[in-house]
Amino acid sequence: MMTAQALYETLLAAYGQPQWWSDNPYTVMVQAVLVQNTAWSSVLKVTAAMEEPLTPQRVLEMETDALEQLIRPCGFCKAKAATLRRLTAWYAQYDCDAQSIMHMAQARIRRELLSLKGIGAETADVILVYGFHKPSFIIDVYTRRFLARLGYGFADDEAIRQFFQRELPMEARLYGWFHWLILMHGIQRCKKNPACGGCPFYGACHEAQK
DNA sequence: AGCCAGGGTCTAA
DNA sequence: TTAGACCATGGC
Repeated sequence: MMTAQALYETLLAAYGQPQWWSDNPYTVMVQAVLVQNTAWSSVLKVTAAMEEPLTPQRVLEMETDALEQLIRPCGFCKAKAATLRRLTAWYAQYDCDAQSIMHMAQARIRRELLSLKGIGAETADVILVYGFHKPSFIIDVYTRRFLARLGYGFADDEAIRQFFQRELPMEARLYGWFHWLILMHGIQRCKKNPACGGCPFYGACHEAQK
């Protein structure tokens, strides 16, 4: 089994410098909700097509029906509109000031995010890492498939979290980059080619998905 | 036509 | 505690 560092180095060498989700914390929050079980292209369709970017104030003051229609192409629009409202109300509790939230303990921020209906572990960790620069490793379906193909037999997400957080420096930047690289790998190489021919892990990548 | 896309909640066993 | 149903839409 490769170490977490070795996995990262291999991905980095193959795919190059990873991107950051967004430097705007609220953009991260909104897009993290919209992308739930939804194609990224649909998220762009909604967020990139707006004349004015979605602000906390707009989300809180807009009519429910208008908000639902706005995000409609992303699917689950009623549920996601309500989740966006709850998440934004939470953000407004801290005056929509990311800096003040970043001063809070990581465990507290995560607990508060998870208490919001519609925000699960993955979405909370995306917001923690990319929005507030807190090292909470993001585990999504790509991460699970990635490790499973390489033969790691983790029992659950908690075991995966332990693996990464024990071996890696606790740096949000690194966690965000790692997540991005796993995503690139999953999308570009292993989607239509489960055998991973030509992928940076060669024959180590085995087993069908899931 | 059917399956999947950077999930989460609720219920039944 | 875990598996399955359900939620909505768009692209291929």
